[in-house]
Amino acid sequence: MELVILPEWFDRSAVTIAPELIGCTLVRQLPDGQQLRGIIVETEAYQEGDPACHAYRKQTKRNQVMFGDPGYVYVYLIYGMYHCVNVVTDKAGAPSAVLIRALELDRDTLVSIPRKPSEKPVKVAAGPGKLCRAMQIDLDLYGTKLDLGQALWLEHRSTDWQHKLDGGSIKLTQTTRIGLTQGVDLPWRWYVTDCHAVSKW
DNA sequence: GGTAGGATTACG
DNA sequence: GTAATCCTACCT
Repeated sequence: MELVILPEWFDRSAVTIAPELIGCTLVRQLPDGQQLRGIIVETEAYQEGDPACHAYRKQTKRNQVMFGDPGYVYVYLIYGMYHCVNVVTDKAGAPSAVLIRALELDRDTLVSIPRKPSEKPVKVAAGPGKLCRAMQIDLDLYGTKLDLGQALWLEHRSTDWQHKLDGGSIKLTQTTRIGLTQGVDLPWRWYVTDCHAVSKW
């Protein structure tokens, strides 16, 4: 299998893809060529018929990328100060996305990220806002294609990680989503069980 | 044209 | 508990 995840892989429902993205690697390539890498440990799915989905009502300038082809980046500003990054899923006309909520940062990436001395390294990318700050993701990446050589792309699970999942030493937990006022009962959040890098419990 | 509130986080 | 901070949706 190709290492880099191709756009066609995202042409499925968000609820199918969200748990499959756990264990995959998010790669951020900066303009200077430096790469920041982290393994996804927490995701949430948002799709049609879901009142919490930003595309639930109608197409707007903000959510329009969700209405388009899969495999593109949906970034939005929340609470005026934080960014959240999503992967657009499913075919054009079926607006949906997977929110990436937490990463286990690659060791080299970790040392390259500026942070307060008091801040525990593992908490740097725990939470969608902090994750975007650590990976330097902002609205400039809105509508970017997820592909090798772009600002952002995804890579499949390593065989080692997959074996750990198959063998039961890594487990996934499925539960309800966080921070919502609508659609609170939909169990569309997944994370690595007992992972210390997951945002909230 | 005005405004309430949000897929968050940090700090008291 | 609540401030920070801004874009969007949803009024009028």
